[in-house]
Formats: sequence, C-alpha cells, structure tokens
Amino acid sequence: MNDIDTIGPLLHGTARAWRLKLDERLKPMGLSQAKWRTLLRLSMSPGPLTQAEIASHLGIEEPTLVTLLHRLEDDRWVARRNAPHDRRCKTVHLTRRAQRVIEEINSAASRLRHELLDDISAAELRTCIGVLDRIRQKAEKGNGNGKGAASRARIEKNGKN
Amino acid sequence: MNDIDTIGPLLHGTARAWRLKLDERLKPMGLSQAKWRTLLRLSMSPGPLTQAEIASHLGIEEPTLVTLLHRLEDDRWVARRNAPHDRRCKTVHLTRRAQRVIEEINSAASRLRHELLDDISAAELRTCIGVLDRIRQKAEKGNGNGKGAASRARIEKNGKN
DNA sequence: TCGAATTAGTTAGCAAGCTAACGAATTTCG
DNA sequence: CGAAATTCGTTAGCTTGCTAACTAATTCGA
Repeated sequence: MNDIDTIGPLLHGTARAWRLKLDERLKPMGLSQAKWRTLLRLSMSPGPLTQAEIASHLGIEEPTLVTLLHRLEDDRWVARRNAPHDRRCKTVHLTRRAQRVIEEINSAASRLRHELLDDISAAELRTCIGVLDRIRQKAEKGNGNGKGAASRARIEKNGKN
Repeated sequence: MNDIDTIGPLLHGTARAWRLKLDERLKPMGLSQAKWRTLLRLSMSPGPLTQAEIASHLGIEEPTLVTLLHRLEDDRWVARRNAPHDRRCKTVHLTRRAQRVIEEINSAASRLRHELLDDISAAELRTCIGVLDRIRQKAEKGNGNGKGAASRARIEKNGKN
C-alpha cells in the first residue's frame, strides 16, 4: 500500500486530533471549538457583523450558525440586536464576559499551535501549507453550484479581507 | 498575520472540502463518507470483524458505530450475526450488494485523490505527509486517559496491522 | 468456586454540521 | 407604482460525531 493512498484518512485524522485537543483544553471554560471560533471571529471584527457575514467568515451554513448562536446566547457569550438600517438583519455582539476571555482563548490556541509545530522546520511547514492550500482550492472549486458558505469564505479570503 | 497562525483553520478547511467532495460523488449510490469508509474497511479484512474492532480501525467510538451500522443495515449494505465463540460479540458482514459496489467506491476515491494531488510533486507530498503525521501523533499523545478509539487506532497502526 | 472486574453492545441525549422550505423585509424593474 | 426576485433569519429534519450509563456475557482472583 502506497503512502499516498493514506493521505485522505491522514488529513481527516490530523484535523480531528487537533480539534479534539483544543476542545479538551477549552472545555474547562465551557467552550467548544465551534464556540470559541465564533467568539474570536467577532472579536477580530472592527464593527458589528450580521449573521450571514459571520457564517460566511466561519465557512459554515446559516442554519448551522443559528443554533450555534442560540447556544452562545443561552450561555451569555453573545447577544443579538436588530440592525437599525435593515429590519431583516440582526447584528451579533460579544458580552463583557466574552470580551474578558477572548485573550485566554487566543493564548490557549496559540500555545497548542506552538506545541504541535515546535519540531517542524519553517521550510517543511511552508511546503505543507502550500500543499494543503492547493488541495483545498481544488476541492472547493466547481463543486456544483458554488452556493455553499465554504466557497464564499474562500472567495472573501482571496479579497482584501 | 503570520501564515502559521492560519494552519489550524487551513487543516480543518482542507479536510472538510475533501470530505464534501467525496460525499458529493458517492451520494448518487446512496453513500456518505462514514458509510463507504466502513464498507471499505470490512472489505479489506480477511476474516469477519466484531463491532469493537471496526470502531477501533475507523477511529470512532462504539456508540457512533452502532447507529452507523443501523443505517447501513437499513439500506441492506451489511448484516450483523452473532459470533459463535463469544455470545457478547456480533460480527458484521457485507451483503452481496455491497460487495458489488466496493470496486466502484475504491475507484471513485482513488480518482478524486489523483485529481486533487496531480499538481503536487512527490517530494512536496512526502514532506506534507510527514508533517501531518508528526502533528497527529503529538495531538493524540497524552490526551488524558488514552481511552478513545482514535488513540487505539493509532496504536494498532503502529503494530503489524 | 463464586463474587468482582472487565468487555461487547446498546440506549439516551447532546453538539455541530448539512439541505429544504418558509415568512418577512428589501430591492429591482417593467 | 407595484409585482417579482432576492436576501436574512428561522424552523424542521437528517447525519455523524461524542459521553454517560446501562445490560448481558465472560474472565479473573481470593
């Protein structure tokens, strides 16, 4: 069996292991990966975001975000507000409590990243990032309608965001 | 923003895009990734497997496998049988119908793999595989109890399986 | 040998992803 | 202007992952 045949499962397994590790470390503060990713995204934005914008940035579909926001609201991490300019929109805001833990989340994620990558050389890492990026672009290209949030996120990333 | 800071999301996004692409192609035969992975695993084994063995090989937990097998059974892809040697165990078997499509699944997966990797050089790919493997080993190491199916799968892979 | 520990499978219930279908608000255009 | 198309958020219902807690069967050990 060629090594190349195993790259699919390997990719899947590595992403899974990384996710589980983060979940494990952030669980004490009551946060899962989906939750902290959302909080970080909100904290990085200069102005308020609508739900469609957040879903697009995170690369998930809107209905997925709806239930995620419900859980975040239940735990008092975020609040929804009606947007003044467009009555269809709601903007999502971090609570004070969330703002206080953003730094902790950032540093835990960064600490894990350094732990996992510390014996990988810069050159190897660059190669790996390049390969993954090309694979992703191909896999996301031309999957039918291009209507998914993932492809939208990809397009935005290629812009000046 | 350093490129390295984005490797987490990149890894996650690449695995997701690959998975979605496969899902899309195998959907016409009524198969999702979780399902075809299970069928392939069964087809690769020389003798019958118990549920615990399958879960371990796939890197998922047993309860996850239980409902997956229910769906596979409902669609007549597999059948459970009581194991003769141990009344606690059940062995899982492919139906004739499943055996007939295994080849199709294999070739679809292999075709996609070649499409996604065709402009990546062998050297780059080798580096990438090495990096991912090291990351996964670190991420799976010492996550608390080591009781999960993922770590078990890892251990078995290091053996002669 | 017989009670305790372990193992195999299951059920229940949650998290986080998806698509399809919908109502309300806004925008577009004949 | 007003009807049609689009956009935003939502609900409903599915898949696929998880942990906790259970039953039944087997194995271990005092």
